[in-house]
Amino acid sequence: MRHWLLKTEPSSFSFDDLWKAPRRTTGWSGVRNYQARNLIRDEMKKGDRVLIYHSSAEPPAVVGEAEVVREGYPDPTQFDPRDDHFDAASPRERPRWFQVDVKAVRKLPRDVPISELRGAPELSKMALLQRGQRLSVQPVAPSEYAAIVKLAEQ
DNA sequence: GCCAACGTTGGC
DNA sequence: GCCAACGTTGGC
Repeated sequence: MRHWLLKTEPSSFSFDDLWKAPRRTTGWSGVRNYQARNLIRDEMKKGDRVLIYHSSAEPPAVVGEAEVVREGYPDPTQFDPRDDHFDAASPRERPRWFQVDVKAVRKLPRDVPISELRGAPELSKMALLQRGQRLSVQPVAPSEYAAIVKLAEQ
């Protein structure tokens, strides 16, 4: 089982939105970066654990846990001309963008803000904390995942 | 294939 | 709102 971090801007889709969704599950649509796409399409597996991170929030923070409940399949929003993530250049027979289904597991007992992540020595190698790192889908080491959950439980 | 211009991300 | 860093686009 692998571990991941998914970024979302809570002003457009928050962990609470995921929690309130039918079966607490949603298709993680709208990812339009090839590196992230490859992770979604090829690497994320059913049962993998996911940290949900609120970016462009005050403060930016890890706020919840989720799990992958369906592996990569074509993101339907790429074919919807009315959707913000419509991609006219993506052929239906060979879709460019993929999504997984993610199910909320629990809201963390306490949000862990990025300032606190930066202060934890065991997290110093986390992709999220590296300068210029913008990837919205990131692998997380099991030890990092555990350290963040521990911080949230303090 | 290079690379300048442009657009986006996202913390601060 | 600023702006550094990065990804994408498109002319050549």
